[in-house]
Amino acid sequence: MLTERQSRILEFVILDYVESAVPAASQAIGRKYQVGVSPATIRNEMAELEAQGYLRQPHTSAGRVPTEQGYRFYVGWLMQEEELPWEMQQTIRHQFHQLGREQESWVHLAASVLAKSAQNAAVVTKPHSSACRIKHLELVSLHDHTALLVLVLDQGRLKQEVLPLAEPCTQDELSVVAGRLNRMFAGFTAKETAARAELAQLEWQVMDAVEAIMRAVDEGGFDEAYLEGLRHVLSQPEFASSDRALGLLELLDERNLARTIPFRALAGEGVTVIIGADNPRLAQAGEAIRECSVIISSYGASGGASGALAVLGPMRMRYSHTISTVRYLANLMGELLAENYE
Amino acid sequence: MLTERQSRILEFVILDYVESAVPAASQAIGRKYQVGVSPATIRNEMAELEAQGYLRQPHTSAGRVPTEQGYRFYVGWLMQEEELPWEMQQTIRHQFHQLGREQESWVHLAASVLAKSAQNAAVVTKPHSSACRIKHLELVSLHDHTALLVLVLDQGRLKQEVLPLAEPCTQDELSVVAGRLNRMFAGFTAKETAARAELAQLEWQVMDAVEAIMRAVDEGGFDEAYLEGLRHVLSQPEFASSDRALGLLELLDERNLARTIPFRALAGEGVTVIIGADNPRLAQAGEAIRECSVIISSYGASGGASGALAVLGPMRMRYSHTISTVRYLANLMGELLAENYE
DNA sequence: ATTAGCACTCTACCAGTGAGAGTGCTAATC
DNA sequence: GATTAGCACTCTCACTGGTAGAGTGCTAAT
Repeated sequence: MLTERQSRILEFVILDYVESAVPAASQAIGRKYQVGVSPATIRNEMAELEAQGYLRQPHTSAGRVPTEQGYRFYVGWLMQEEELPWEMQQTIRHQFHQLGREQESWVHLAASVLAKSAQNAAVVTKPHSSACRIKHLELVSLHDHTALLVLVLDQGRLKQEVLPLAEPCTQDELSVVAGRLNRMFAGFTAKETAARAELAQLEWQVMDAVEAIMRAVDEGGFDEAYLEGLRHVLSQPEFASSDRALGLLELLDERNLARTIPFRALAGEGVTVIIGADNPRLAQAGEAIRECSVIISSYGASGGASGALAVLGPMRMRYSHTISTVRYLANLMGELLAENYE
Repeated sequence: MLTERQSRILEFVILDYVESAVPAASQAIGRKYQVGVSPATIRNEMAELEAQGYLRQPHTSAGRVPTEQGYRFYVGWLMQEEELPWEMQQTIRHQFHQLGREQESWVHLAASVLAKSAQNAAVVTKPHSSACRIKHLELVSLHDHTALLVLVLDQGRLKQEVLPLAEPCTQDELSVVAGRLNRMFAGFTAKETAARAELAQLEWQVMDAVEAIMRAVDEGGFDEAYLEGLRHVLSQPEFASSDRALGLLELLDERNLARTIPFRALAGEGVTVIIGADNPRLAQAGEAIRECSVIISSYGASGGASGALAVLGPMRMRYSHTISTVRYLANLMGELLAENYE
């Protein structure tokens, strides 16, 4: 157990180290914060904190650096979450309202805002509902033997695919087919489209494509994630040596993104903080990455569409500020989603 | 002017340096390639090449490194372009055909293939036609006061926007409106939609949105570019020091991408090679970036939609291989575009 | 329980050194 | 006149001590 004073000193060490990236020395802590005791006493307490695993020394005659356990205790017990300043909130809200209403652009903006505010890498996924439904489909003639299938799903998602046609078709013929299919299948999920006894050959082909697209959407969901602000992370002193930087880069490359950030592990509401080797995926990866933390939250309705927001940075990050930014953005995205797509 | 032998030696130096990233020494060149003269003679020729500006020495007692001028001469006169190996071509083609027919996925795949083959960063833009035309539009009711506008443009591009409605509308009413607008405006460019004398209020509102979207597409085109393979560039020894790496990262961050790669400077057909400070944009930027080259090509029909492919890497790159990969992919993308979107 | 004082340790930085790589020059050779 | 062997010269790189400074741990005094 930690005494009151030990907790305070731990907090000071973390605050100091997060800011300066240099091991915190007893004297500096004493001068900078109002501890009310001499450096020698602080040293004794630090030695105790080290014995209990909250701090460690990079080498014998250096200051102290927080351990994973230290950060966890801080985030769990010491840190007080600040709310995002009012003007900041307004600025962000304003940016979203100025934007068009395409989901894609929201996701981009969210990533950009998050990266800038947290000064770290941000990852945002598109919203994703577990079993999507057909809202509307449309067939557009491109030329004689080719049609464009446009599929509108719930939550305003849009998919397209080019269909080669066995027989030449006019736009009018295609419109008739689309109308018929709309009446039959509106509101259906991928599974439900399987029942299609009395369909003509062309209609059958269209529904095959529709089903394939919907299945892909249902399964893929989280794979489409946007990353921004890598440069912030890589400019941290933790990644000054280029092999570490490369390790991180590889982990975050397009394909690996969704595997690195454990979107699926999200437990419902609220913000989850994953510190260092907590992350099962990170633990397996190169050592360089173990020094990272991830702040992650889902957004959107639990019933309807939902996505995820995450910030990835070195373990030495401004947890309080980052957490409140993630929380605010998650709420905002949820609101926007509800407003615009019911 | 360069003698025959000097040209050969220049080529050897470049080949050696591109491969090893270490300044080329006279003895090593003599041993590795069949020059047929002694190291001393090679040294003399190298001194001459240096005097003429094709080579330089990092320091007095080091081997030679090609200058920008050296690379340019090589690319322009010495290099013989190899064709991409047959199996490679087939592998790539196969990957494209296995894919769905969404443009977006093509662009991603092209970037991925390019990055991997060139072992450098690849940038690919979506196809873009200078004045897009309305192919079809559709209105989908989301709920009472909200409709989703789906706009199909030529070349199979798809745009969406949520419209708030002044009056509640049913899907049927919206379909009527959409049908009317389709008959009136199909095939129109953004400019041509301005003539809309006898439209109802709702129709007017829809066309306002349509026009805005089309203008955005017409202007924005090249801004949507995908980047992949950054890690390859950053793992080159040129970027071992992390400040250089950061400089590059900043230049390639989402927003700057289109400004860094001079897509617009493309002169019609063929592959353009921009070496070092040739690039007006790069020349302005941090010095680290001046050591980069860009291989770039447009793809697609000159009349219809076209996009661009680019590879960015250190000046020390395998020009021959990279150029042929870019050329092949540009042709392939053009073919695919023509096949699927007329 | 706290603190002043001091010896101790470790890093970061600097200068110096020697080996090795590669050149430029000179004089000899083809 | 072009080529080449030989050699002195230069510069980097890696390693070695040596020193200053920061910060600790311990002991003894308060």
